[in-house]
Amino acid sequence: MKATNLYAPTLRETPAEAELLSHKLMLRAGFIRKAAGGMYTYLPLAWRTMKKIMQIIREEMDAAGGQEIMMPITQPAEIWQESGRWAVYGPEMMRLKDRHGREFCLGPTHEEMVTTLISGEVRSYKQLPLMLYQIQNKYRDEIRPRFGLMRSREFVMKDLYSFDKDVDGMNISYKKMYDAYSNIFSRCGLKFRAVEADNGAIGGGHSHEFTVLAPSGESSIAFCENCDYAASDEKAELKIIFSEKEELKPLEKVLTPNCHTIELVKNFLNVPIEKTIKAVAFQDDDESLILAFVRGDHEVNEIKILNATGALHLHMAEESAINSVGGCAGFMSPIGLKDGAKIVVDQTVMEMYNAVAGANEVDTHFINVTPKRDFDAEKIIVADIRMVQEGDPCPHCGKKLKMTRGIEVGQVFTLGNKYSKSLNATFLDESGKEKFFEMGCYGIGVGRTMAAAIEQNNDDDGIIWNKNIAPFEVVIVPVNAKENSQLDYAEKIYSELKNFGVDVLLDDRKERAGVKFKDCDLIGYPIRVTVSPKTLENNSVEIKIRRTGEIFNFDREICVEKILELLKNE
RNA sequence: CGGGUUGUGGCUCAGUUUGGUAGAGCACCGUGUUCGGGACGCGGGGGUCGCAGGUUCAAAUCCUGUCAACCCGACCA
Repeated sequence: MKATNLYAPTLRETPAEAELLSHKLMLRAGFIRKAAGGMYTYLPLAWRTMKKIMQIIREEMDAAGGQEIMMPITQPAEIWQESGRWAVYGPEMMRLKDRHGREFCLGPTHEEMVTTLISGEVRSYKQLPLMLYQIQNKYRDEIRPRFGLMRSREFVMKDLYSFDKDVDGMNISYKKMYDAYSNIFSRCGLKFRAVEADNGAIGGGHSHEFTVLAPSGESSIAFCENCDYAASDEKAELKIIFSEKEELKPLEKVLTPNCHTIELVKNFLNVPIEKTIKAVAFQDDDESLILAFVRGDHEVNEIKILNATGALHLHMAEESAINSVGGCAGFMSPIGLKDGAKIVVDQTVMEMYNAVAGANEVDTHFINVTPKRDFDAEKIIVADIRMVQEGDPCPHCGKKLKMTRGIEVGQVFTLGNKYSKSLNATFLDESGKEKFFEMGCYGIGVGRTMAAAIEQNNDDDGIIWNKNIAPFEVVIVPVNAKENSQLDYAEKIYSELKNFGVDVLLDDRKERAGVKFKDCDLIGYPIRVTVSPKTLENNSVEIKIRRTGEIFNFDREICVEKILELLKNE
């Protein structure tokens, strides 16, 4: 392709709307433009990269046994009502009505669609396993779209659904997808980790998130350098921390005026933070009260609370709800509360001795609290409900965990029969018995993968693409395209490279050299070939590697061969 | 939805405090010089100052309302 025929409006200055580096670079390099909050147009450069990512995904999905289909974006309400998610999904689902007043939604995901599709048509275990996938737009009316393509309301996603006759089969499909995902992100040139993840509201068995490592990432992961354990911060399991045993002292009430935070209590009573118990009050969707207790220096993990209590969504509790069970915000403990709240205590708290906790009265705390003695075991749920912290012991090998940030670009789930059951999708097994399909679902955010690649590979001058997903692998720049001799020389190299199947751009714009060089660096083509009066004179070309800045000069005769060779390493 | 910030040519922003004929740089068009790291000169086009009301002789500027975007929290590929 020739640059005079390429719509790539680069910007000298960064539009004020962008905060995240990848977002800024995509705007500046002429990859995307915003249409509305969380809605973007992919310009030719972005779309070329996305098509390459999608092609890699297709190849790996097909190799794993997937078959591509295309389902409607617009989905009837009925199937969502049948699965029960029409009510559950909430305002995040884009809903609309047709002219007859019938209700539809723009698909945020397609479990209902695909399950309904095969339900009744796939009747025999002999037709299984089956893996169907599609790559298309998804709609989620995010509360707050931000970071460009990282969190948008309309986004391109690959979603594959697996159907198996039993759990063993499902686990095999899961493993195939896990491996395919590893291949995909490796081929995209990304540094990533597959981390154990929580299944969230979707339910089911196990799950991994594929997380591209980047400090700007929104998700936090814990990993072990000693063994291969890695998990999202929400999922990371934690063992009990046993405090040193002490002689039990009698429970005692003390005044702690205005000490409504752990920090204030700790300083006022002059005790180490590890000897304090922190309370956090939540309410579920049905407004039922959930009180969580963790050690003062620990953070509450809301996902673990959901799992421990069976709650659906948590929000911070109203003070009135806290008061209704005899609690007092800022001074809470399980001791002496009225019935009416679910009380969840972190397992580590149960191993504390002579600690400080609220007394459920204003400006008052208990000292010498020993949960095993003082908490009513009948009324509390003891569980692992704390958030992992750097330095916590690895649940597999016990060595210290490290934390890092990342961008979640894909997730694999087993669903079990959650959807086949709710949508009544069955088949006959070997013994002629009717069974529900064992399902899995597997998503990849295509735009987010592109954004993550930029987030991970850039410098002060712009983007640095891996050749497998670069909009073009090679750019040829005649420094002065007004000189026909340079342009002719460049065109010859251009067609030779094209004949070798190289995805090459000829920057034939009649711009000054500096402008073109800046654009090349900004857009981030892996290899730049420069043609100038000097190279013409020597019958050579100059090659610059974007990632390293290395410059090579090759004779004209061997330059194509050399470019092919260099390209292999990018 | 709560908290914060901002809306002025395509982009970045000044002007708003103290009302008085709408500005700069970049980009764009023409032209000449220049030509390997975002050139320079000359000439030019382009803005109902987010929108709607109000106050005033007069509103980008003051008041009321409203919309949108961005940032911080709960969601997720």
